[in-house]
Amino acid sequence: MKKKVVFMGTPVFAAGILKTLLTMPEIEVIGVVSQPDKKVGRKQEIVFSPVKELALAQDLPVFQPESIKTDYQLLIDWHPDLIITCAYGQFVPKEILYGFAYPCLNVHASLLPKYRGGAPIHRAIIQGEKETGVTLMQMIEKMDAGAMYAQKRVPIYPDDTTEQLHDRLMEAGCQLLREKLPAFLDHKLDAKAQQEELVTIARNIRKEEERIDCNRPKKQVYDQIRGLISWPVGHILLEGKKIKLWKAARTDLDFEAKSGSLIGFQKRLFLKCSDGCVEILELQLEGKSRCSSRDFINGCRKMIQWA
RNA sequence: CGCGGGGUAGAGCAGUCUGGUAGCUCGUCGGGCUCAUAACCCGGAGGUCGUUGGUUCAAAUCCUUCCCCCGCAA
Repeated sequence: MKKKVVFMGTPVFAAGILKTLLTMPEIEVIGVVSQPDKKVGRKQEIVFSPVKELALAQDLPVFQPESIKTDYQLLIDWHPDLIITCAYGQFVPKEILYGFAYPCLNVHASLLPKYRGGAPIHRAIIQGEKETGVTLMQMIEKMDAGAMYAQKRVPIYPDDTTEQLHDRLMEAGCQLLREKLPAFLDHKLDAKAQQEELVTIARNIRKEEERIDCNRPKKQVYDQIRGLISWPVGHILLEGKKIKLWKAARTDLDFEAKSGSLIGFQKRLFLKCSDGCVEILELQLEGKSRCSSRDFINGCRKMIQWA
């Protein structure tokens, strides 16, 4: 008999997980909970979360409480056998965490107990990690602190962006569910407590962290740049103007210049750091569209130093 | 009416304040130089200056209508 599942999630990552759940014969997704619709952009257009979009396409009922903390009766009335969550975005009350036949199952994009929190993928790259992964775990009241059922390791390549790693982690999360969910439903998965002394927190990226600090070594600068691609995108400040850095590359070339300056050399563009340079391939001046370094050199040559 | 920047040749920009010959860096095409080139030299093509109406002898430039793009804030 299929287990009845309510899925709670919001962003693209969660939608990927939901998509996999929909294909699994052991379960039936009977409802979806997602964050309320948001007004977004200059025109304040209403945007549905990726999870809601998918749910609507599948004709699944969608519940979007402003605050699940108090507004959860509808979910209980659905009478699920278990809840599966992934990047939902709100703290879930005890009544839901412990109210059903199974523990609340969560998919988290890190090798817990490292990188608990809202930005585990960004943080792993920015910290220069060579490996991360996904964890299947019990959701409890404390953020990402529940006991773990299973993990899958995923390598981080030297030039990975958050966008690329995100997609691989999402796929790994789906594989992990396909491999382990049946055993979980049969109560054959052991839960292993997280080692508290190894816990690190991956809090959301703050505004000021989007400014690239060029006074640091090029390795760290590069990690920060790629860790912010393709959202929220890092930037430098030049002549009082924000310049977003959309695509960069490692380089051994170096030039005499002040940290943070843009250097033009043979139709290529470089960002000076404390111990060398990072090559810039695509960038965007505030108020302008994103463009290649070639276009930037052609148009904005006054902002560039020549080597 | 949230704040701000912008729409000029295939690309990225300057020129607009102070109205008067369409400019820069690239690309492209042709030619030259070189062992060679993301190098250099010579030459050419390519633009209703986003759109509507107005002011003027004259509008990319001043006033006006609408459309579109982008940054910030949410």
